[in-house]
Formats: sequence, structure tokens, C-alpha cells
Amino acid sequence: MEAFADKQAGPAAASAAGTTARGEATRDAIRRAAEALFAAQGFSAVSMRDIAARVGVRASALYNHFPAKQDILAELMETHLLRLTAALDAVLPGAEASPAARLAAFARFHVRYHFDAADAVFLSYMELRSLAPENRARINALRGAYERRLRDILRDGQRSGAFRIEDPTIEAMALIAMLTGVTTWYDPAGRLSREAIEDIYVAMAARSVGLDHEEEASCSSGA
Amino acid sequence: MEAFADKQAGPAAASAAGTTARGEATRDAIRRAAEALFAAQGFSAVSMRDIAARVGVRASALYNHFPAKQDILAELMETHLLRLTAALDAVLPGAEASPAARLAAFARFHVRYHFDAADAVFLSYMELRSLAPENRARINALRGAYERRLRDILRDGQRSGAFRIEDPTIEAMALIAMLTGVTTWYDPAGRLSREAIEDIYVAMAARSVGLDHEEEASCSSGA
DNA sequence: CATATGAATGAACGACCGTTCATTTCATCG
DNA sequence: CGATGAAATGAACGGTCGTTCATTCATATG
Repeated sequence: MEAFADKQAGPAAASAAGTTARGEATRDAIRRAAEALFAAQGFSAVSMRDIAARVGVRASALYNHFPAKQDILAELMETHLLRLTAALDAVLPGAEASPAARLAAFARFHVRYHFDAADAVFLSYMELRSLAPENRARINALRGAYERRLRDILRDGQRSGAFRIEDPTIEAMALIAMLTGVTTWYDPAGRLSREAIEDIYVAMAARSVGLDHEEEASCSSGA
Repeated sequence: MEAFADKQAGPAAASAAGTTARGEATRDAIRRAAEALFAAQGFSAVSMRDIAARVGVRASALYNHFPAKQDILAELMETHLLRLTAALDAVLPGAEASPAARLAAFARFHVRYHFDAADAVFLSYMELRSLAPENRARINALRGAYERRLRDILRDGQRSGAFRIEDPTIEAMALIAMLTGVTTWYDPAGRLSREAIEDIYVAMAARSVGLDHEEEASCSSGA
């Protein structure tokens, strides 16, 4: 009786009976397996049986946690983009900071974040085409919200005269493409540390908007 | 015409009887159809029947021209990369030109070429993973040969002091990622002309290596 | 303990996959 | 004109695909 009433209450009826903690663990394992496989081989090259095998379960069990293969991809992209944007907002200085400082913070954040979430990043940029139109529109909007942060920085810098750029919209996309490219070649065992790579990209981003007088400092700046 | 002239090549004896011109036309149609479909949906999301339907033929006919699906992709990538590198060498100034001029030429060429060959470019950068190891190694070498042109320009500029950069290898990959990104958003009906877009990217590339004093021209340069 | 309930199973489904092959079509050349 | 051989066909192959479903398993609570 009470169990019935609890049930009607909706999503809160979680721990009524059965095993819920184990279910959530499996769901998480599915997410991780799918992310790695989709990123490595592409969405349509990966079968539900592939994902299930990596989780240690049969394919039919996946449908206890996701209604369809496409929904795994959509959730992967959505949670990644939400986390990405939230993490960005947590470290990005507000409008009180200089555009140069905000740009540097953006570039460093983007590269650093991509070291650890390379699979999710790659997925979210590459597999939009594998999404049904409704999912694609939602994910695309999230991606746009992230890109907007950079575009706003560029526009502010352009207006204040700090940046010498032509088109904030295009340059934002160009910069993001450049920064995201790190996922295609980064090797943890490579010759450069993560910090060194971040520094290079931050410096390139700064120069690409026309400010680079930090070290040379020959004319217009302080000395 | 070409079909007749091509006779001496080993496996050919091409024009003995039957229809060779029509065969070559079909082969070409297969290439174009596969390129468009692979770029739009990804290699493994496209079936041989999809390609055949776009050509106007049955799937089994494809095997008169290519031994397997994978070989279509490999040939697409290989001819694209060979053409790309050859076209680059045709327009790139030699070592007698300044690194700045060579970098500008590279950037403009890359963006301009990608307007027309967006599908092939996208393919060659994205579908390496769909290739068997042997094909992948060959294609990867071709890609490396192209990237080497830019790396050499950056290194020359660094050595001569014209560029203020940290790491030519990484910056070459970053620049190529940036320039290639144009394929992800370029719209022929967009607000900017191709020339305008080229100019923006050329200017960004120049600034990203630390030279930007073309218009401001306050100190080190001529006037 | 009985039972309700979420999680996992194995079998099966229709559809589609890449590929093969015997056969047919058809423009060309001797 | 008839022979020739490349090109196209349609049927079929063994597999694999995403997904469904009746059933079984496992567990935590009343």
C-alpha cells in the first residue's frame, strides 16, 4: 500500500526494492565503455554487443539502462558539454578581467580539460552527424553556448582595442578548432609535459589575436 | 583518348574489347559518390548499396572497379593527399622567399583548397581509423609529408628570428587544425566571401607566429 | 519467509551488411 | 555479323546489426 503510494510519486521511488546501486554502477560502466569505443571507432562502427562485452554483460541488458544506442551517444554528449561549460564558468574570470587574461584562461582551460576528457571531446565534435535531428539540435545548442564564451571574449577585446582581429565569430571557431586539435596527437608519454603544451597553446592563442608583446616589449608597451 | 594511350601499363591491355570509357566513368562516379557519403555519414555508416544507389547501379557492380569497400576509402585518401601536396608545391614559394611569405602562401592555399575539396579533406583527417594498418601507414606518411611543409616553414622562421614561436612541430599541427576547421562551418551562402575568409585565416596564421606589424607598423618594420 | 522489483539472460526477430558468382547485357573490333 | 570481354545484374551466402521479450536471477523489504 505505502509502496504503491511511493511508486506514484515518480522518480523518487528509487530504493523501494530490488537493487538500485548495482544498476547505477552498470549504467556508469556502459557510459564509460561506450565513450571509449565510440571515440576510438566511431558511433556506427561500434555495436551494442561490443559495448556490452566491455561492460561484462549481454547486449540485451543495455536496454535496462538506455532505450536505444543513439540515446547513449546523446547522453554522453550532453553531460560532457554541460560539464565542460560548467567547468569553464568556474575558472573563467568575469568581465572585470582583461580580455587578454580571459582569453588565456579560456585557452588553458580548454587544452587542460581536453587532456583528461579527450574521448568525450572528440565525440562531441565528431559524432553530431550520428544524432537524430532532435538530439542534434539540443547538443548543437550546448556546443554553441560554450563557443559563445570565447566569442564574447574576442568581441570584448576587439571593442576595447586590446585585440587586433577581424571577425570574432570566425576567429572563435578557428581558435577552438586549433585548441581542440591537441586531442589528435597528444601522447602522455610524449616529450612535452602537459603544462608545456598548455603554455604553447596559450601563447599561440594570445598571438593570434594580435597581442604578443609580453617578452619582446619593444615599442607600444610599458618600457 | 586516355583509355587508348594508357595501354602499356602492365595489368591493363585495357582497350582490347568491351567498354572501357564507360567503365572509367563509373569508377569515377563511385569515387565521387563514396566521397560525399563517407564525409557526410562516416565510413562505416555507409553501405555499398548506398554508394551503388547514388551511382545508379547495383552493389555488385562496384566490385568490378574496387576489390573491397575499404579500398575505395584508401584510394580516396591517397589521391586526395597526393593531389593536395602536389598542388601545394605548385604554389609554395621556395626557400628564397621569406618565411612570412611562405607561411601566408601555405595558409591561403590550405583554406582555398579546402573550400572545394572539403569532403576529401574531412575524410582524410577523420577516417584514418577505418583503414587497415597497412593502408593507414601509407596514408599517414602522405599526411606527414604535407604537414612537414608547414613545419619546415615554421622552423626556418624560428631560426631566422622572423617568427617568435616555441615549438615548430606542435605549432604546425595546431595551425593545420585551425585552418582545416574551416570545413566544419563554411557555407557558400554565408555572409563572407571566400577571399574574405582566406584573408582572416592568413592574418590569424601570421599573428600566431608573432608577426602582425603589417598594418599597425609602429616600430620594427619599414615606416 | 514471501514477495515485489530491478537487473540480467538467451533466444529470436527482421533487416541489412560486405562480398561472391553465375548469368546477362551490350558496345566495340576483327 | 559474330565474337569478345568488360560491365552490370540478381540472387544468394554467412554474418552481424539494433532491438524485443519471456524468463530467470538476485536482493532488500514488509
